[in-house]
Amino acid sequence: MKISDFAQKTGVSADTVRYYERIGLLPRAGRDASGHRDYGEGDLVWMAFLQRLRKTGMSIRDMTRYAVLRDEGDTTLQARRDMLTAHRKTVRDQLTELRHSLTALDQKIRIYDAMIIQEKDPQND
Amino acid sequence: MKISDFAQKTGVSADTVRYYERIGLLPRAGRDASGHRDYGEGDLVWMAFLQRLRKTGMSIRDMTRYAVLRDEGDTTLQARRDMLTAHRKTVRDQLTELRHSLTALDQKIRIYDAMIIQEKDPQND
DNA sequence: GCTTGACTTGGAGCGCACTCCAAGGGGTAG
DNA sequence: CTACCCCTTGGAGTGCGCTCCAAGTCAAGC
Repeated sequence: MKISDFAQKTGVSADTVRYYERIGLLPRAGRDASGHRDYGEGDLVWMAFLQRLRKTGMSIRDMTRYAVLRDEGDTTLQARRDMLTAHRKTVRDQLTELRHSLTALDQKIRIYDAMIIQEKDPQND
Repeated sequence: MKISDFAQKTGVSADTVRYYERIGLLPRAGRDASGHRDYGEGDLVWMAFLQRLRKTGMSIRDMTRYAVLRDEGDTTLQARRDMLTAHRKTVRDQLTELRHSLTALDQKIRIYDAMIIQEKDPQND
């Protein structure tokens, strides 16, 4: 599939796809007869995984490290698993933090609702 | 309290505190006899709230809008509550997304564990 | 009186993650 | 043959959220 299709299917711009290739997140794509990039299903799977890492707050720099390990093959299985378990901890921490914040927000909105009925202003927040 | 104490208590740099004042997130701080900023408890509470908004992904731009509304007083209570309820939705969405990703990560790590025992490479991720 | 250190201001610089641009090429429709 | 559109490359530009810097002020300690 062409880069435009790949971009559309993964929800990013063609520029971003080329950018990801340039920095080593995506392997250099195969080319068709006229030199255009050609993507397959495997690329979609890999890209989906990359997007999962991004959305969960992994930096491009760390993703590149992971991609390099992947390129190196079987000998890096443990290193990759270690990266993922470390990352999973950050995701768990984000979840904890976010749940905390959600509770705080709920509370604050309740205060606002009460203030709106009372026509008063909350203090310092 | 001095800016250094305020910064230390809130876990940011003094530069960031001044930056937040410059862009209107923090109100212009009162000054002591020698022109140095002087912070009170109310500032700590407000700053803690700002940090909560930041950590939950609100942009500085939107936080500034909220801060402006707050400066305008009681007439903006509804507008502020509306901002917070809209933001709460984004937090809920983040939570959903993050839980999803955590499950996916767990799954992937299990696959890695199995591969490491088998000395095989997972495909495309 | 002099040094030290924390503060002040305005403005420049930085790292990140894209995003856009210019110049050129290839394949297809009319 | 020409127009059009999507592709290519290398490189420049952008917005965000800080972070750092230079030059100057002020109070306290020696």
